[in-house]
Amino acid sequence: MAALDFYTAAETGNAQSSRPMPGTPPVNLAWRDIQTTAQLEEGVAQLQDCKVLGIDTETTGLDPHCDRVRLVQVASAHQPTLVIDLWQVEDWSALAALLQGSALKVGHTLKFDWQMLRAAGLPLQGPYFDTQLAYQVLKAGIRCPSNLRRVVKRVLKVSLDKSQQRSDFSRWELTVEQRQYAAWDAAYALGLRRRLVALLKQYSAQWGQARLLAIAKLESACIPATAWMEFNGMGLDPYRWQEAIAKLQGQRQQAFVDFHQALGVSLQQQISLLPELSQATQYGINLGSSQQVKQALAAQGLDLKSTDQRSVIKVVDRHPALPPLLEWRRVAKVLDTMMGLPAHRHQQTQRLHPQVFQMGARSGRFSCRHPALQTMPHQALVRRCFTAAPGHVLLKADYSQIELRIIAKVTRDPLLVQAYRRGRDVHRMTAGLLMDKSPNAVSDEERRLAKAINFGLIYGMSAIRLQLEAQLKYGVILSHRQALHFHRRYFELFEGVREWHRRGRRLLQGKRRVRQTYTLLGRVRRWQEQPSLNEWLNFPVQGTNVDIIKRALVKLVPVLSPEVKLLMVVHDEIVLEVRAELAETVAHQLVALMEQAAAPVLSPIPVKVAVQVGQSWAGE
DNA sequence: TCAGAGTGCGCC
DNA sequence: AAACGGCGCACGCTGA
Repeated sequence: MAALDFYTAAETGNAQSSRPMPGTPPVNLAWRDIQTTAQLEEGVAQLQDCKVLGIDTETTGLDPHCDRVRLVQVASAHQPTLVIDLWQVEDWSALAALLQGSALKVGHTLKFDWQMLRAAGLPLQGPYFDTQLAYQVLKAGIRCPSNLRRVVKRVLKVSLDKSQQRSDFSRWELTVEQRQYAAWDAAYALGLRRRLVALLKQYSAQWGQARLLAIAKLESACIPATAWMEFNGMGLDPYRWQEAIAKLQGQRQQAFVDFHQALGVSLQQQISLLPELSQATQYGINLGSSQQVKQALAAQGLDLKSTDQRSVIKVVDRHPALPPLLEWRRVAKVLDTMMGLPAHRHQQTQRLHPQVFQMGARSGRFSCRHPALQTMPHQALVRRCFTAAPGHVLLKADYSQIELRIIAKVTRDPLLVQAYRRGRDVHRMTAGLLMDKSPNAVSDEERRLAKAINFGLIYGMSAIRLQLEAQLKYGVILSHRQALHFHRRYFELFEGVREWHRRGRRLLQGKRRVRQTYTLLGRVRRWQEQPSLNEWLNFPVQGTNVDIIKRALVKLVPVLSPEVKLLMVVHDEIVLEVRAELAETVAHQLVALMEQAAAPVLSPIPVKVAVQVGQSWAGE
């Protein structure tokens, strides 16, 4: 195949669709094939002074543990994009040096290229600018597709041909179309960055509290953290898993039997008593079917609108079958979650490698799936199945009550601010104030109740929901009157929180439509329709938590290595796996950097980080 | 048979 | 029907 040099848009007949929008610098679509070491060295030499490089890769698949990089594309403002065929070029050292250089690396979904290049022995060095993350920061929680083509279309008003996207990059002879497609992706990332930076600045200038460019940079700096998390994965101990399954199955079976006994029907009588139910009833009522449960309870004179926890718990004393029902649901949920795990074990690493989305939630939080490690049940039986590799320990550090601290900062509530500045136990203090007793005299149950109150009422929870929540999550029984009393008293006492709610209510009821809110660092959440009060209250807090933990991750990046592995981020918690002899050092480092990340944001509210070390995620 | 909305619930 | 926000997952069920 002849070497193809300096293709331009005009020459390939695609000039019309790639015309840039007015006011945008044109995207440099020239490109050249790099097939030999000499060509690579010459091409790289011409990029030496470039401060900004567009980076993209084409690979044989999506799994950095199995698949291989075929092409590396490096775009720049004034040189043709290099389309480097790693299967042809023998000596990659010039490329390695370029990727290790200090130029800004621009790409769309750089997390993926970071992983593939690292696995290929060509690690990327920052700083980074990820055009997908930047676009998501700009969209600020308005959901829309963010793949390269859609973003190019939306931001640059250019239609890219996507026919080559899934073509086979593992065959020996690549077509011109494949290589041009590859080149243009890197080139368009550069074009996108220019336009996105302008848009991010423009938005921030228009809305005083927005700092979107800074947030986009923060997100981009987190890329190695996210990439490492997916790459490292989490260990699952098959024996402990088996033990847990057996135990949970026993518990579920017991609850099943208890439920049917409480209904007063033996399992053999089912068919005649409930003939209208499906044939599955010969094994009893399927407690996983809300329909069947509802019918069975109705047959006993208990009519429920819904059979979810909150509805059931309201009437839990009315029938002895209800506690076993709740127990069955609890255990079955955990069991289902656990049963799904082995399917996600990676063939080569034998570990769980969830997909991690850095801006997965509208608030900017991480989301994670396949499996959803962020939602693993907290009980030790489950968490102890997630274990460190031999000779290693798991290190888990979380911010103590960070959302309440953010609220103290945001609302300037005198009681909250004072309590935190004096290092008091805020839940204990709340309990004391609400129940007119000294903090020392507060019982465990009263403190748990105060916790429910602090976490619920602050975001606008109603008294009736507080009553349910206190029982459901904190095991505290509350009368309706008591719930109303605490609700009223809480807002009498915490005047800063009260004013915060009042301000929100006024703003949302005012003439001007409120469509967005801001975090302390200028992250934005937008809404199509005006948000509810609760949404308006929640985002600045949840979002500031995101700002803080991502600042911590940026500080953590230089610490990460094959010996210090980032495994998971669970909103206010960071989980590492480290060689046992490094545990103490790294634990101190981690706590220090988490504190440093939060302190300037929360000041004058102090920060507290708790760290645990153990063989498993249960911390034991 | 299969996609998809609905129900219910795990985490922070 | 919904009564605090943000997620993902597994299930039973429905309707084409």
